[in-house]
Amino acid sequence: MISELHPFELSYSSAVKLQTDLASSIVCADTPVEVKLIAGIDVSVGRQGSTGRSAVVVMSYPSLEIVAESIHEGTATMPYIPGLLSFRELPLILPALEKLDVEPDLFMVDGQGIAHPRRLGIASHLGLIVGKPSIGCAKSRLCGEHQELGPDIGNGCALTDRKEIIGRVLRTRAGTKPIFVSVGHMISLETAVDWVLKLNIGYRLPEPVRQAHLAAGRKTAGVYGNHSRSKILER
DNA sequence: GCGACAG
DNA sequence: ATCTTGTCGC
Repeated sequence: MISELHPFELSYSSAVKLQTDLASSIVCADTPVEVKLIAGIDVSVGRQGSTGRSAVVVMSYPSLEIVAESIHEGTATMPYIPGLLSFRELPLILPALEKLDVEPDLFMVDGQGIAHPRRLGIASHLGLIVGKPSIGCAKSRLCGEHQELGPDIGNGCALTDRKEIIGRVLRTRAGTKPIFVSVGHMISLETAVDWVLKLNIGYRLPEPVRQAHLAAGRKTAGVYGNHSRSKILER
């Protein structure tokens, strides 16, 4: 699934150059595909050490059942540098994708797609590597400007940068900050937004991404979260 | 030079 | 992102 890649441990200038290079290959239009399996991807990295955990959770559509899950724990080599997130997190994500026993039709990543200074956020970078449609679902803004948006679910407004519409600021839950949806690869912004809304089951993040977020943060494999476990130990 | 800055 | 318990609001 993942063939020859470029290195991820690069200097700031080399990484930036690579991004500009790769960005020219991004396809911002729909690719005819029947979507039956959707992957949500997220990474959590400890503050102290640099040990991190990536999680890929695959859900069926439209039944929205978890059909596969892959976790990978490793060390984050690169530091977090705004604009270079993919160089820090993809090395942790790719091993998890390799272990996956199913082939998702669509990837949703916790981070920006083309709503990025060089139009290559982590969702786009990942889409290029796997050669599949991808969507960026970020919880905050990296670049671009936007107006205020309505209070209801589905309300949104354009995210613009350098006279270009690079994404959509979308309200996915009342009374909560909106999320930033952008094209990752091989999909249109309209379709990306449609998917985010179709996968919204009442939480701020679309379900596959929310599940991946939970899986990446879960300290121990199993059904217990940190809350319920601590309660059990108190007894 | 100053402020902004995904996770 | 992470450090962290209870608590206020849709």
